[in-house]
Amino acid sequence: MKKISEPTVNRLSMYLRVLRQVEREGAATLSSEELARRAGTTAAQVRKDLSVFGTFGTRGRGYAVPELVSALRRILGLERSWRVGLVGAGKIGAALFGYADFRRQGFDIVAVFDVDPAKIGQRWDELVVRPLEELETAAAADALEIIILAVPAEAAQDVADRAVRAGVRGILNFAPVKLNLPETLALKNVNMAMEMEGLSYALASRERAARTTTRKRTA
Amino acid sequence: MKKISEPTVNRLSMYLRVLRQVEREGAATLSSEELARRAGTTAAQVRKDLSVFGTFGTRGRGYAVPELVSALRRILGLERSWRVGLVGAGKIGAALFGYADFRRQGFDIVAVFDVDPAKIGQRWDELVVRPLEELETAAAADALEIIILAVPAEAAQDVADRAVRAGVRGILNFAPVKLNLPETLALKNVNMAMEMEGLSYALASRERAARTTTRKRTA
DNA sequence: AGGTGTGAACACTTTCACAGCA
DNA sequence: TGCTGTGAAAGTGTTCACACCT
Repeated sequence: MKKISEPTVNRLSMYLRVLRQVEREGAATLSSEELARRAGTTAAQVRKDLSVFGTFGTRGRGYAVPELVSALRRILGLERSWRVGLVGAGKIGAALFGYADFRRQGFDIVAVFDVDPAKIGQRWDELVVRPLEELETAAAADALEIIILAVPAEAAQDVADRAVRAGVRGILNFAPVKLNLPETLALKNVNMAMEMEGLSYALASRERAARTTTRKRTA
Repeated sequence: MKKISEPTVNRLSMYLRVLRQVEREGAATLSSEELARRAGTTAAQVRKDLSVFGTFGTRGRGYAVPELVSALRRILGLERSWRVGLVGAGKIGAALFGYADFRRQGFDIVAVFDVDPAKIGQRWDELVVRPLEELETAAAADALEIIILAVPAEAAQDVADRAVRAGVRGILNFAPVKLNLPETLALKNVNMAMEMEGLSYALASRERAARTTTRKRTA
Protein backbone atom coordinates (compact mmCIF):
# COMPACT_ATOMS: atom_id res chain seq x y z
CA MET A 1 0.00 0.00 0.00
CA LYS A 2 1.05 3.56 -0.76
CA LYS A 3 2.64 5.48 2.06
CA ILE A 4 0.11 7.49 4.03
CA SER A 5 1.09 10.85 5.44
CA GLU A 6 0.99 11.59 9.14
CA PRO A 7 -1.51 14.46 8.81
CA THR A 8 -3.84 12.09 6.99
CA VAL A 9 -3.67 9.52 9.79
CA ASN A 10 -4.25 12.22 12.38
CA ARG A 11 -7.31 13.36 10.53
CA LEU A 12 -8.66 9.81 10.33
CA SER A 13 -8.45 9.79 14.08
CA MET A 14 -10.46 13.02 14.22
CA TYR A 15 -13.03 11.68 11.77
CA LEU A 16 -13.52 8.61 13.92
CA ARG A 17 -14.10 10.75 16.98
CA VAL A 18 -16.67 12.86 15.14
CA LEU A 19 -18.40 9.82 13.68
CA ARG A 20 -18.80 8.20 17.07
CA GLN A 21 -20.43 11.37 18.32
CA VAL A 22 -22.71 11.49 15.27
CA GLU A 23 -23.56 7.84 15.87
CA ARG A 24 -24.61 8.68 19.43
CA GLU A 25 -26.75 11.48 18.05
CA GLY A 26 -28.52 8.87 15.99
CA ALA A 27 -27.75 10.02 12.45
CA ALA A 28 -27.39 7.14 9.98
CA THR A 29 -25.57 9.02 7.30
CA LEU A 30 -23.15 11.95 7.02
CA SER A 31 -21.80 14.02 4.15
CA SER A 32 -18.14 14.88 3.68
CA GLU A 33 -19.22 18.49 4.04
CA GLU A 34 -20.67 17.99 7.50
CA LEU A 35 -17.89 15.65 8.63
CA ALA A 36 -15.35 18.25 7.55
CA ARG A 37 -17.12 21.01 9.40
CA ARG A 38 -17.12 19.06 12.61
CA ALA A 39 -13.58 17.83 12.24
CA GLY A 40 -12.21 21.23 11.32
CA THR A 41 -11.14 20.59 7.74
CA THR A 42 -12.60 20.71 4.22
CA ALA A 43 -14.95 18.37 2.35
CA ALA A 44 -12.39 17.73 -0.39
CA GLN A 45 -9.81 16.82 2.24
CA VAL A 46 -12.15 14.32 3.86
CA ARG A 47 -12.88 12.64 0.54
CA LYS A 48 -9.21 12.53 -0.44
CA ASP A 49 -8.21 11.09 2.93
CA LEU A 50 -10.77 8.32 2.73
CA SER A 51 -10.21 7.60 -0.96
CA VAL A 52 -6.71 6.37 -0.20
CA PHE A 53 -8.19 3.40 1.63
CA GLY A 54 -11.13 2.58 -0.61
CA THR A 55 -14.54 3.90 -1.45
CA PHE A 56 -16.84 4.20 1.51
CA GLY A 57 -19.48 6.69 0.43
CA THR A 58 -22.58 6.65 -1.73
CA ARG A 59 -22.94 9.40 -4.32
CA GLY A 60 -25.84 11.65 -3.58
CA ARG A 61 -26.14 10.28 -0.07
CA GLY A 62 -22.90 10.56 1.89
CA TYR A 63 -21.29 8.03 4.23
CA ALA A 64 -23.12 5.40 6.23
CA VAL A 65 -22.02 6.20 9.79
CA PRO A 66 -21.64 2.74 11.38
CA GLU A 67 -19.91 1.36 8.28
CA LEU A 68 -17.41 4.20 8.21
CA VAL A 69 -16.78 3.80 11.94
CA SER A 70 -15.90 0.13 11.41
CA ALA A 71 -13.72 0.93 8.42
CA LEU A 72 -11.77 3.57 10.34
CA ARG A 73 -11.37 1.31 13.33
CA ARG A 74 -9.96 -1.38 11.10
CA ILE A 75 -7.66 1.03 9.25
CA LEU A 76 -6.33 2.51 12.50
CA GLY A 77 -5.73 -0.91 14.03
CA LEU A 78 -8.26 -0.33 16.79
CA GLU A 79 -10.17 -3.56 16.33
CA ARG A 80 -7.64 -5.41 18.44
CA SER A 81 -6.27 -4.30 21.77
CA TRP A 82 -2.64 -3.39 22.43
CA ARG A 83 -0.50 -4.42 25.41
CA VAL A 84 1.06 -1.28 26.82
CA GLY A 85 3.72 -0.70 29.48
CA LEU A 86 3.94 2.60 31.30
CA VAL A 87 7.42 3.73 32.36
CA GLY A 88 7.44 6.51 34.90
CA ALA A 89 5.03 6.57 37.82
CA GLY A 90 5.24 10.30 38.46
CA LYS A 91 2.48 12.82 37.97
CA ILE A 92 2.40 12.52 34.21
CA GLY A 93 2.44 8.73 34.44
CA ALA A 94 -0.43 8.81 36.90
CA ALA A 95 -2.45 11.11 34.65
CA LEU A 96 -1.91 8.82 31.67
CA PHE A 97 -2.73 5.73 33.70
CA GLY A 98 -6.05 7.28 34.61
CA TYR A 99 -6.78 8.52 31.08
CA ALA A 100 -9.98 6.68 30.23
CA ASP A 101 -9.72 7.30 26.49
CA PHE A 102 -6.70 5.00 26.28
CA ARG A 103 -8.46 2.03 27.81
CA ARG A 104 -11.57 2.72 25.78
CA GLN A 105 -9.58 2.50 22.52
CA GLY A 106 -8.05 -0.82 23.50
CA PHE A 107 -4.74 0.38 24.89
CA ASP A 108 -4.39 -1.84 27.95
CA ILE A 109 -1.76 -0.73 30.40
CA VAL A 110 -0.59 -4.03 31.82
CA ALA A 111 2.59 -2.96 33.65
CA VAL A 112 3.96 0.15 35.36
CA PHE A 113 7.64 0.78 36.09
CA ASP A 114 9.65 3.34 38.03
CA VAL A 115 13.10 3.76 39.59
CA ASP A 116 11.92 5.51 42.74
CA PRO A 117 11.92 3.09 45.73
CA ALA A 118 9.07 5.11 47.24
CA LYS A 119 6.91 4.31 44.24
CA ILE A 120 7.93 0.72 43.64
CA GLY A 121 5.40 -1.57 45.26
CA GLN A 122 2.56 0.96 45.21
CA ARG A 123 -0.78 -0.45 44.09
CA TRP A 124 -2.23 1.21 41.01
CA ASP A 125 -5.67 -0.35 40.58
CA GLU A 126 -4.97 -4.03 39.92
CA LEU A 127 -1.28 -3.41 39.14
CA VAL A 128 1.79 -2.96 41.31
CA VAL A 129 4.52 -0.49 40.34
CA ARG A 130 7.61 -2.52 39.48
CA PRO A 131 11.31 -1.62 39.51
CA LEU A 132 12.65 -0.42 36.19
CA GLU A 133 15.19 -3.24 36.10
CA GLU A 134 12.35 -5.62 35.41
CA LEU A 135 11.48 -3.84 32.18
CA GLU A 136 13.26 -6.28 29.88
CA THR A 137 12.01 -9.48 31.47
CA ALA A 138 8.52 -8.08 31.96
CA ALA A 139 8.32 -6.80 28.41
CA ALA A 140 8.99 -10.30 27.18
CA ALA A 141 6.78 -12.07 29.73
CA ASP A 142 3.85 -9.68 29.31
CA ALA A 143 4.38 -9.40 25.54
CA LEU A 144 4.44 -5.60 25.69
CA GLU A 145 4.00 -4.06 22.26
CA ILE A 146 3.98 -0.38 23.15
CA ILE A 147 5.55 1.62 25.96
CA ILE A 148 4.58 5.04 27.16
CA LEU A 149 7.66 6.96 28.23
CA ALA A 150 6.87 9.35 31.05
CA VAL A 151 10.36 9.74 32.50
CA PRO A 152 12.74 12.70 32.79
CA ALA A 153 14.55 13.72 29.60
CA GLU A 154 17.90 12.36 30.82
CA ALA A 155 16.54 8.85 31.31
CA ALA A 156 14.45 8.59 28.17
CA GLN A 157 17.01 7.35 25.64
CA ASP A 158 18.29 4.64 27.96
CA VAL A 159 14.82 3.33 28.75
CA ALA A 160 13.90 3.44 25.07
CA ASP A 161 16.99 1.41 24.10
CA ARG A 162 16.18 -1.22 26.66
CA ALA A 163 12.55 -1.39 25.59
CA VAL A 164 13.62 -1.87 21.99
CA ARG A 165 15.97 -4.68 22.92
CA ALA A 166 13.09 -6.28 24.82
CA GLY A 167 10.99 -6.37 21.67
CA VAL A 168 8.71 -3.37 22.09
CA ARG A 169 7.48 -2.10 18.70
CA GLY A 170 6.10 1.33 19.45
CA ILE A 171 6.88 4.21 21.83
CA LEU A 172 4.77 7.15 22.91
CA ASN A 173 7.33 9.58 24.24
CA PHE A 174 6.49 12.40 26.65
CA ALA A 175 10.10 13.32 27.41
CA PRO A 176 11.26 16.46 25.63
CA VAL A 177 14.13 14.81 23.74
CA LYS A 178 14.71 13.50 20.27
CA LEU A 179 15.00 9.73 20.65
CA ASN A 180 17.35 7.77 18.45
CA LEU A 181 15.69 4.55 17.45
CA PRO A 182 15.87 1.96 14.69
CA GLU A 183 13.53 2.74 11.80
CA THR A 184 11.51 -0.36 12.45
CA LEU A 185 10.09 1.26 15.55
CA ALA A 186 7.00 3.42 15.56
CA LEU A 187 7.54 6.57 17.57
CA LYS A 188 5.22 9.41 18.50
CA ASN A 189 6.24 12.39 20.56
CA VAL A 190 4.08 14.52 22.78
CA ASN A 191 6.00 17.62 23.70
CA MET A 192 3.98 19.95 25.87
CA ALA A 193 6.80 22.43 26.35
CA MET A 194 7.12 22.74 22.59
CA GLU A 195 3.41 23.39 22.17
CA MET A 196 3.52 26.02 24.86
CA GLU A 197 6.46 27.69 23.16
CA GLY A 198 4.46 27.64 19.93
CA LEU A 199 1.74 29.57 21.74
CA SER A 200 4.27 31.98 23.12
CA TYR A 201 5.63 32.54 19.62
CA ALA A 202 2.17 33.18 18.21
CA LEU A 203 1.31 35.70 20.92
CA ALA A 204 4.67 37.45 20.81
CA SER A 205 4.66 37.75 17.05
CA ARG A 206 1.14 39.19 17.09
CA GLU A 207 2.28 41.79 19.57
CA ARG A 208 5.21 42.65 17.34
CA ALA A 209 2.88 42.91 14.34
CA ALA A 210 0.49 45.15 16.30
CA ARG A 211 3.33 47.44 17.32
CA THR A 212 4.53 47.73 13.74
CA THR A 213 1.06 48.57 12.51
CA THR A 214 0.65 51.22 15.19
CA ARG A 215 3.97 52.77 14.31
CA LYS A 216 3.00 52.85 10.64
CA ARG A 217 -0.37 54.33 11.45
CA THR A 218 1.11 57.05 13.63
CA ALA A 219 4.01 57.70 11.26
CA MET B 1 7.18 39.84 8.67
CA LYS B 2 6.53 36.87 6.41
CA LYS B 3 4.30 34.15 7.82
CA ILE B 4 6.29 31.43 9.53
CA SER B 5 5.13 27.84 9.29
CA GLU B 6 4.25 25.81 12.33
CA PRO B 7 6.86 23.11 11.68
CA THR B 8 9.49 25.84 11.56
CA VAL B 9 8.43 27.22 14.93
CA ASN B 10 8.41 23.73 16.41
CA ARG B 11 11.92 23.18 15.19
CA LEU B 12 13.08 26.48 16.68
CA SER B 13 11.84 25.15 19.97
CA MET B 14 13.89 21.99 19.47
CA TYR B 15 16.97 23.99 18.50
CA LEU B 16 16.68 26.05 21.65
CA ARG B 17 16.50 22.90 23.76
CA VAL B 18 19.59 21.47 22.05
CA LEU B 19 21.50 24.73 22.35
CA ARG B 20 20.85 24.98 26.07
CA GLN B 21 22.24 21.48 26.48
CA VAL B 22 25.27 22.36 24.34
CA GLU B 23 25.74 25.49 26.44
CA ARG B 24 25.81 23.37 29.60
CA GLU B 25 28.39 21.15 27.93
CA GLY B 26 30.52 24.24 27.55
CA ALA B 27 30.82 24.50 23.76
CA ALA B 28 30.99 28.09 22.51
CA THR B 29 30.12 27.40 18.93
CA LEU B 30 28.01 24.92 16.97
CA SER B 31 27.65 24.11 13.28
CA SER B 32 24.31 23.68 11.54
CA GLU B 33 25.42 20.12 10.84
CA GLU B 34 25.82 19.26 14.52
CA LEU B 35 22.72 21.17 15.60
CA ALA B 36 20.72 19.30 12.98
CA ARG B 37 22.05 15.95 14.11
CA ARG B 38 21.06 16.60 17.69
CA ALA B 39 17.70 18.08 16.82
CA GLY B 40 16.82 15.32 14.38
CA THR B 41 16.76 17.27 11.14
CA THR B 42 19.15 18.35 8.36
CA ALA B 43 21.78 21.09 8.21
CA ALA B 44 20.05 22.82 5.30
CA GLN B 45 16.80 22.85 7.23
CA VAL B 46 18.46 24.46 10.25
CA ARG B 47 19.98 27.18 8.11
CA LYS B 48 16.73 27.85 6.26
CA ASP B 49 14.75 28.03 9.49
CA LEU B 50 17.13 30.52 11.04
CA SER B 51 17.56 32.56 7.87
CA VAL B 52 13.93 33.62 8.03
CA PHE B 53 14.69 35.64 11.15
CA GLY B 54 18.08 37.05 10.30
CA THR B 55 21.67 35.94 9.99
CA PHE B 56 23.07 34.44 13.14
CA GLY B 57 26.04 32.39 12.00
CA THR B 58 29.58 33.05 10.95
CA ARG B 59 30.79 31.43 7.74
CA GLY B 60 33.51 28.93 8.33
CA ARG B 61 32.75 28.87 12.06
CA GLY B 62 29.12 28.09 12.82
CA TYR B 63 26.80 29.66 15.37
CA ALA B 64 27.85 31.30 18.65
CA VAL B 65 25.87 29.33 21.20
CA PRO B 66 24.88 31.98 23.77
CA GLU B 67 23.99 34.49 21.05
CA LEU B 68 21.76 32.01 19.27
CA VAL B 69 20.11 31.05 22.55
CA SER B 70 19.22 34.69 23.17
CA ALA B 71 17.99 35.16 19.64
CA LEU B 72 15.74 32.12 19.83
CA ARG B 73 14.41 33.15 23.21
CA ARG B 74 13.53 36.54 21.82
CA ILE B 75 11.96 35.09 18.65
CA LEU B 76 9.86 32.62 20.63
CA GLY B 77 8.69 35.27 23.07
CA LEU B 78 10.39 33.59 26.02
CA GLU B 79 12.16 36.67 27.32
CA ARG B 80 9.06 37.76 29.16
CA SER B 81 6.86 35.58 31.33
CA TRP B 82 3.24 34.69 30.61
CA ARG B 83 0.33 34.67 33.05
CA VAL B 84 -1.38 31.33 32.73
CA GLY B 85 -4.64 29.97 34.14
CA LEU B 86 -5.19 26.24 34.51
CA VAL B 87 -8.75 25.00 34.09
CA GLY B 88 -9.33 21.47 35.32
CA ALA B 89 -7.82 20.23 38.58
CA GLY B 90 -8.01 16.55 37.74
CA LYS B 91 -5.08 14.24 37.14
CA ILE B 92 -4.00 15.89 33.92
CA GLY B 93 -4.30 19.31 35.50
CA ALA B 94 -2.21 18.19 38.44
CA ALA B 95 0.46 16.77 36.16
CA LEU B 96 0.65 20.02 34.19
CA PHE B 97 0.71 22.10 37.35
CA GLY B 98 3.76 20.15 38.50
CA TYR B 99 5.48 20.25 35.13
CA ALA B 100 8.69 22.10 35.90
CA ASP B 101 9.48 22.89 32.26
CA PHE B 102 6.52 25.28 32.11
CA ARG B 103 7.64 27.40 35.02
CA ARG B 104 11.22 27.31 33.82
CA GLN B 105 10.21 28.82 30.46
CA GLY B 106 8.30 31.62 32.11
CA PHE B 107 4.80 30.18 32.00
CA ASP B 108 3.51 31.15 35.44
CA ILE B 109 0.36 29.36 36.49
CA VAL B 110 -1.33 31.99 38.63
CA ALA B 111 -4.83 30.49 38.99
CA VAL B 112 -6.45 27.05 39.01
CA PHE B 113 -10.16 26.40 38.41
CA ASP B 114 -12.49 23.42 38.65
CA VAL B 115 -16.21 22.65 38.95
CA ASP B 116 -15.85 19.81 41.44
CA PRO B 117 -16.79 21.00 44.98
CA ALA B 118 -14.38 18.41 46.37
CA LYS B 119 -11.51 20.12 44.58
CA ILE B 120 -12.52 23.73 45.07
CA GLY B 121 -10.67 25.14 48.06
CA GLN B 122 -7.80 22.65 47.85
CA ARG B 123 -4.35 24.18 48.32
CA TRP B 124 -2.01 23.69 45.36
CA ASP B 125 1.32 25.10 46.49
CA GLU B 126 0.63 28.78 47.06
CA LEU B 127 -2.66 28.71 45.11
CA VAL B 128 -6.19 27.68 46.03
CA VAL B 129 -8.41 25.87 43.53
CA ARG B 130 -11.25 28.24 42.62
CA PRO B 131 -14.74 27.59 41.31
CA LEU B 132 -15.05 27.74 37.54
CA GLU B 133 -17.63 30.54 37.79
CA GLU B 134 -14.82 32.85 38.83
CA LEU B 135 -13.01 32.31 35.54
CA GLU B 136 -14.21 35.53 33.88
CA THR B 137 -13.63 37.84 36.82
CA ALA B 138 -10.33 36.20 37.72
CA ALA B 139 -9.09 36.28 34.14
CA ALA B 140 -9.59 40.00 34.13
CA ALA B 141 -8.26 40.61 37.65
CA ASP B 142 -5.20 38.40 37.22
CA ALA B 143 -4.66 39.52 33.61
CA LEU B 144 -4.56 35.95 32.35
CA GLU B 145 -3.10 35.73 28.86
CA ILE B 146 -3.12 31.98 28.34
CA ILE B 147 -5.30 29.20 29.67
CA ILE B 148 -4.52 25.52 29.78
CA LEU B 149 -7.69 23.50 29.17
CA ALA B 150 -7.56 20.21 31.04
CA VAL B 151 -11.29 19.51 31.23
CA PRO B 152 -13.50 16.77 29.73
CA ALA B 153 -14.31 17.09 26.04
CA GLU B 154 -17.94 18.09 26.69
CA ALA B 155 -16.94 21.09 28.77
CA ALA B 156 -14.08 22.37 26.65
CA GLN B 157 -15.92 24.58 24.15
CA ASP B 158 -17.92 26.33 26.84
CA VAL B 159 -14.87 27.07 28.97
CA ALA B 160 -12.98 28.25 25.91
CA ASP B 161 -15.77 30.66 24.94
CA ARG B 162 -15.85 32.13 28.40
CA ALA B 163 -12.09 32.50 28.51
CA VAL B 164 -12.13 34.29 25.18
CA ARG B 165 -14.79 36.70 26.38
CA ALA B 166 -12.64 37.35 29.44
CA GLY B 167 -9.77 38.46 27.25
CA VAL B 168 -7.52 35.40 27.16
CA ARG B 169 -5.35 35.38 24.02
CA GLY B 170 -4.04 31.83 23.82
CA ILE B 171 -5.30 28.36 24.69
CA LEU B 172 -3.43 25.12 25.17
CA ASN B 173 -6.13 22.51 24.76
CA PHE B 174 -5.82 18.97 26.12
CA ALA B 175 -9.44 18.01 25.46
CA PRO B 176 -9.92 15.80 22.41
CA VAL B 177 -12.23 18.17 20.53
CA LYS B 178 -11.91 20.70 17.76
CA LEU B 179 -12.49 24.07 19.39
CA ASN B 180 -14.24 26.80 17.49
CA LEU B 181 -12.54 30.10 18.24
CA PRO B 182 -12.09 33.51 16.67
CA GLU B 183 -9.01 33.71 14.47
CA THR B 184 -7.42 36.26 16.73
CA LEU B 185 -6.83 33.53 19.31
CA ALA B 186 -3.74 31.37 19.36
CA LEU B 187 -4.64 27.73 19.85
CA LYS B 188 -2.52 24.63 20.29
CA ASN B 189 -3.92 21.16 20.75
CA VAL B 190 -2.34 18.27 22.56
CA ASN B 191 -4.27 15.15 21.73
CA MET B 192 -2.81 12.08 23.37
CA ALA B 193 -5.51 9.75 22.13
CA MET B 194 -4.76 10.84 18.57
CA GLU B 195 -1.06 10.20 19.01
CA MET B 196 -1.76 6.77 20.41
CA GLU B 197 -4.02 6.00 17.47
CA GLY B 198 -1.22 7.11 15.17
CA LEU B 199 1.01 4.52 16.84
CA SER B 200 -1.68 1.91 16.47
CA TYR B 201 -2.00 2.72 12.79
CA ALA B 202 1.75 2.46 12.26
CA LEU B 203 1.98 -0.92 13.98
CA ALA B 204 -1.13 -2.34 12.33
CA SER B 205 -0.07 -1.23 8.85
CA ARG B 206 3.39 -2.75 9.36
CA GLU B 207 1.75 -6.01 10.28
CA ARG B 208 -0.39 -5.86 7.19
CA ALA B 209 2.69 -5.12 5.06
CA ALA B 210 4.59 -8.03 6.64
CA ARG B 211 1.72 -10.39 5.92
CA THR B 212 1.59 -9.30 2.28
CA THR B 213 5.33 -9.79 1.87
CA THR B 214 5.13 -13.25 3.39
CA ARG B 215 2.26 -14.16 1.13
CA LYS B 216 4.24 -12.97 -1.90
CA ARG B 217 7.32 -14.82 -0.75
CA THR B 218 5.46 -18.07 -0.21
CA ALA B 219 3.35 -17.67 -3.35
C1' DA C 1 -30.52 17.46 -7.55
C1' DG C 2 -27.09 15.94 -4.36
C1' DG C 3 -22.72 14.41 -3.07
C1' DT C 4 -18.77 11.20 -3.95
C1' DG C 5 -14.20 10.03 -6.13
C1' DT C 6 -10.32 11.84 -8.46
C1' DG C 7 -6.99 13.92 -11.90
C1' DA C 8 -5.02 18.32 -12.43
C1' DA C 9 -3.63 22.85 -10.52
C1' DC C 10 -1.88 25.04 -6.82
C1' DA C 11 0.53 26.02 -2.47
C1' DC C 12 3.75 24.96 0.65
C1' DT C 13 8.08 22.60 2.54
C1' DT C 14 12.28 20.42 2.13
C1' DT C 15 16.49 19.42 -0.15
C1' DC C 16 20.15 20.58 -3.28
C1' DA C 17 24.03 22.90 -4.64
C1' DC C 18 26.92 26.58 -4.72
C1' DA C 19 28.47 31.53 -4.34
C1' DG C 20 30.66 34.05 -0.99
C1' DC C 21 32.50 35.41 3.46
C1' DA C 22 35.68 34.50 7.67
C1' DT D 1 39.39 25.59 3.83
C1' DG D 2 35.04 25.43 6.29
C1' DC D 3 30.58 26.51 6.87
C1' DT D 4 26.83 29.88 6.26
C1' DG D 5 22.99 31.94 3.55
C1' DT D 6 20.03 31.37 -0.27
C1' DG D 7 17.98 30.95 -4.97
C1' DA D 8 16.40 27.11 -7.67
C1' DA D 9 14.69 22.25 -7.98
C1' DA D 10 12.28 18.55 -6.12
C1' DG D 11 8.95 16.68 -3.33
C1' DT D 12 4.53 16.71 -0.51
C1' DG D 13 0.21 18.03 0.81
C1' DT D 14 -4.12 20.67 -0.19
C1' DT D 15 -7.66 22.62 -2.98
C1' DC D 16 -10.29 22.87 -7.22
C1' DA D 17 -13.50 21.44 -10.37
C1' DC D 18 -16.05 18.21 -12.61
C1' DA D 19 -17.39 13.55 -14.37
C1' DC D 20 -20.23 10.27 -12.68
C1' DC D 21 -23.31 7.57 -9.79
C1' DT D 22 -27.74 7.30 -6.88
